[in-house]
Formats: sequence, structure tokens, C-alpha cells
Amino acid sequence: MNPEVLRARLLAWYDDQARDLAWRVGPAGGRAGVRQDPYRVWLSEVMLQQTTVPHATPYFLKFTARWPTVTALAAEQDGEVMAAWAGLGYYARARNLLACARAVANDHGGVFPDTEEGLRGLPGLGPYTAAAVAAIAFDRPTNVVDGNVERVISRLFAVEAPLPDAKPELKRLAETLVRDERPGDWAQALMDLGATICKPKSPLCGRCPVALDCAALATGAPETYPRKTAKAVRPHRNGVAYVLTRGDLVALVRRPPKGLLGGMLALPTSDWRADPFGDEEARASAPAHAAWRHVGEVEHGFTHFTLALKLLRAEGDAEGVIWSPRRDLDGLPSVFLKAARAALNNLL
DNA sequence: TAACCGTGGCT
DNA sequence: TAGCCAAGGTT
Repeated sequence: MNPEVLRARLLAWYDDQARDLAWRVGPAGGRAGVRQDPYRVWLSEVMLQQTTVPHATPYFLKFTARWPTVTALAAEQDGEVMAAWAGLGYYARARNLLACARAVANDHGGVFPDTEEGLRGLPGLGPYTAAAVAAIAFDRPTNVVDGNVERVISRLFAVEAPLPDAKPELKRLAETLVRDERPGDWAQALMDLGATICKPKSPLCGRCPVALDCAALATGAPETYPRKTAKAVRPHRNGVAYVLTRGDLVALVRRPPKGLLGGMLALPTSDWRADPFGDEEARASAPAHAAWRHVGEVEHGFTHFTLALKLLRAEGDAEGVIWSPRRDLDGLPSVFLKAARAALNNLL
């Protein structure tokens, strides 16, 4: 494989086939040397962490319409940003998003640092995001390695070591392809290739611009790369969610600032544990004395466990809760939106 | 270092 | 159906 030939092939493909994405502004979707707005690059990269383009796109449009600049975002109240993030998941990103916006506004005069090292010091910017913003927004020749790049590189070089142990080797190999020319386009070309051609399950090698350079394709089984170590089984947990209403209002609580769903509005719940709750025990753990009725169950999958929630509903009053109109329930994380809808639509 | 941290679409 | 997977970061 000749690295310069490979680069030329992939960049030519990108010039022709780059995806049109909401955060790629200007002619040719942000290519051809058009300077991107660092705020929008940063916002899109944070939203795209472990998140698909179709899921992140409406959030990006909503955020940029409501908060056009990092300064505007920095001035917003915590609860408003957390509610706007609801449904996107990994809520530590929203907390770090605000912390980062305020750091840029207060410590950097409202201007993002323009180097990888400077960006790396901001909350929520790890090795990937700092490198990506530096390359895409500031034309810095950084080594941008995400899941797409790891897969593409593992196939180009037919790396036999399994992930995640192979990460350092994949990063080192990716580094050998970085040049001073078009660093932002190079990073995005690798990721676009991984997302549209060099897919995890069924790679479209017949349409791949660098198929001739691919050692995995030469083995006859490119889809078996990257190798991976087996994952542990996800445990199952049980809990109770309480839907207490007062007319049109629903009782909510603010979850602790850290941990699962940290800082988000939520339904009151019991502890979550391995053993299921019986009806009597579920009533005994309720946040208020009321005529609780068992109105259903919901299942929800988190990253490292699955959760079954028994749903109890009652009309009544309680201390220390946040009474919120039903129409505002879209500010809840998906697990609680799902539970609240199921309970409220189940009047029996 | 390894565990923790969401969600929804796809196969 | 149930696991797999997505532009990872923090502790």
C-alpha cells in the first residue's frame, strides 16, 4: 500500500461523495477550504459521541436555532439545557457542554482555543473530540480516531489484535496517514467512508475507493475486522416508578447531579435491584400516601443493564416534588417519558 | 484500568 | 428476538 495513493483516492472520493450534514456549512458541504464555525463543529461533535447522525441532527438544529453562539449557550440556565438535551442520552455530555461553554465564555473571551492541546483542556473534550475540532475548525493536522476510523484502519491493515486492546496500534497506524494537507477533510473522509461504505456488518467493498489498498478485503472476509473480545452479559434490574398526578400536573424529581441520568428531571422511583417488587412492597416505597394502582410495566435498555419498571399511579399530593404540566414531559429522559406515557394512557 | 454512562435503529 | 452498534469521556 502506498499511503500517498491511498490518501489521494480517499480524498477524491470525499470530494465527490461527502455526506450533506446539517453542521457542514458552505459550498460543497463545508469542504474546499471553507472555514467552519468552531461552535457548530464542537456542538456537533459532542452530540455525535456514541450517537447516530439521524438522532443527533434535530437536536443540533434545535440548539443552534435557540443558542446561535457559545456565549448565548453559556448564559442559559442549567435546567433549560438539560431539558433540551432530554432524549439524546449520555447526560454527562449536557453537563459538560454547559461547563465547556462557560469556560470558553469566561476564560477564553468567548473564543474557542485553536489547538488540539488547548481544546483538550475543556470539559467534555477527550482525545477524539479535541482532535476533530482542531482539524475541522482550525485546519490542524491532528490524528482523529473514532470508532469509524478504528474499523477502517483495522481493515486496511488487517489488524489481528482484538479491540479494545488494539486501540493503541490502530491509532499508531492511523497516524501514518495524517499529512499537513486537508486535515479536516481527511478526518471526515475516513469517517464518511466508515459510515457509508466500510460498515460494520456488510461493507460495500464493491463501491470502496480504497478497496485495492485493503488487506482485509484481500483475506476474503473483511467484515470479520476489527476483531473483538467477547462482551459481558448485561444484568437485569427491577424497580418501581410512581406517577402521581394532581389534575394536569405530574410529580417529578430532580436526580442527583452525577451518576445515571444525573441532573435530569425524573419520575420518583424505588431503588433498582435484581429482585422484582411485589405490589405491597411497591406501595410501601411510594413517595406519598395515596391510592396507588398498578397500571403496567415498561422495559428499558441502558448501556450496561436492562431495567423493568413496575408502574404505580395515583391522584394526590406530595412534599418536595416538582409539579410539571403533562405537556412538559418531553423534558424527561426517554426511560421516564416512556413510563409516564404508559401509566397516563392506562387509566384502568 | 475498567466500570460507568442512553437511546433508537438495524439485523 | 435480542444483541449489536453509533463522530467517546470521565472517574
